[in-house]
Amino acid sequence: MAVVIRAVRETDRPLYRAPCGACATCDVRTMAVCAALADDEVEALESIMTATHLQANEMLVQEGDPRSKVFTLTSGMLRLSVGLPDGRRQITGFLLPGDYLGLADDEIYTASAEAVGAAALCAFPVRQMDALVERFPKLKDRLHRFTRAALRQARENQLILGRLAPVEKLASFLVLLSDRAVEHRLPASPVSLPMPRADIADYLGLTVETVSRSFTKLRNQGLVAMPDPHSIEICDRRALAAVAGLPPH
Amino acid sequence: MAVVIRAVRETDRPLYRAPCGACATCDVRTMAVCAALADDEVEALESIMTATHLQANEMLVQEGDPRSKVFTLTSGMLRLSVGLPDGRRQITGFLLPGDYLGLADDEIYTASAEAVGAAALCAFPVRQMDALVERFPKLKDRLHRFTRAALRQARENQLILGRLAPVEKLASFLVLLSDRAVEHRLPASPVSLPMPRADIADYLGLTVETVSRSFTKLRNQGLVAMPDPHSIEICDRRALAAVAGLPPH
DNA sequence: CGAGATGTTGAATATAATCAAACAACGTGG
DNA sequence: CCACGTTGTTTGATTATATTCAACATCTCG
Repeated sequence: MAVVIRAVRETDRPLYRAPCGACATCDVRTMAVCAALADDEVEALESIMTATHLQANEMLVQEGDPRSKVFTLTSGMLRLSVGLPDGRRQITGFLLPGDYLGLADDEIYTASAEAVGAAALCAFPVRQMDALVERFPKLKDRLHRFTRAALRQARENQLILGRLAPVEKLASFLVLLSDRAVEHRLPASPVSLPMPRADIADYLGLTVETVSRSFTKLRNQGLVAMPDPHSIEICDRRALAAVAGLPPH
Repeated sequence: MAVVIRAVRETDRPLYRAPCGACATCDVRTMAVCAALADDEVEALESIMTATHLQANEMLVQEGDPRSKVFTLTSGMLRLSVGLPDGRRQITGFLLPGDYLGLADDEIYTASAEAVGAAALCAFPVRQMDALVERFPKLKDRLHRFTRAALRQARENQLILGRLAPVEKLASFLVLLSDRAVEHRLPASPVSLPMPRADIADYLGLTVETVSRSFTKLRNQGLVAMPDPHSIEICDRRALAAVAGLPPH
């Protein structure tokens, strides 16, 4: 009988545990904000966390809505975007597993977030998260560090949007994604592009046609190969970085 | 005699006091990061502070240099910029009195900062500043708040750079400067443009010629008047905001 | 298998960059 | 004080290039 009781408890817990198991065994445990906490401290985070799943193109938060929750993405990809009244859209960034959603905002979300494909994340009510942040200074420091990194990235993006030609923009995007893949212990090539061309266009300030033509140019120059539109092999990473106008790194 | 001694002390102090007098009487006391501290607490900040002055176009920090100091601008204007190897430049923002320089960076400066005209600022060694930030949690919180605001601004800039037409870019720039002037208790119009056209171009991702032509268009549409190139009267703020593709606010 | 969504390519058009020149403002030195 | 060169701004003509409009190809999925 005791065994049965234990089993019930086990099956109840998944409602409030991380998508890939408890935080302790989570894929992004070492890179997300929760890495600031020791294993016994994450339990506090876990206790206010709700695991959430999104379908492709499902909207998670909408620009202008009150900021009621913050999130850590555990799998999949999110696009962050801001829009104009006439429908024009700028994607300000793509979130990968381990990234935090809610760094920039105070009272209301200033950007929308949608899932590119299926995605999973941990949701935290802001009030309870704020309390935890006060309780664990390391957590606050790590959030601040993430915010600074996001600010540097946003400024880098200003350079890309304001001063790079279309092929240069695309090259810099591919190098960025490749570098991020490496941070996630994935191969630098081929790089996976789960988002449609329209998203890349709205991220780089171009039209879909120009994005497509820029891919073709990079392919014709032998810098990349495209087994399919959503998978890009980087043939010459150094030359690609040079096209992007970036130091070889 | 006592009078003479007091006079000597008075003339010695300026070496280590804020440009406009002690912190307690500083112009930006209420808006800069130091507003987080009570009057008796700012003394700690004052004690590690060095007043600095810059001439027009003098470089304060250079992209890539080790981040040894952080600053609060007390008068004048700074331009923040990032550059490409071939000389192309993107200005990521203009700093006004009360703004903090050093929000985004960790070990090294990721952007250069130069004075637009003559400028004055408070300089703080990072090591000592870090210690004060730990000592005064309110100071850390205010810095974090500033960083979040800078991130929101940088994302707004991505929209402007990626999706607005030249006249729209310029209109949004003028509205931004006007709003910031109001925050500084200055009139919303005329707005002062101390920077050259080349800076505006590098901020908006345009050429100087296109900036100039866009000014002419706004003038011909009766939205602004230009008594001289560095002073812009906003004739129809609502229409200007509409051109910028922004909500009327 | 067909229909819609997504991606690529082609031709045209619009538009910002480039090249060039005129003009104004300013400080310097004769 | 004025001529002069310098710098910054504006305007004009031309060119390069990304967008637009259009067609076609490819892929997905009922």
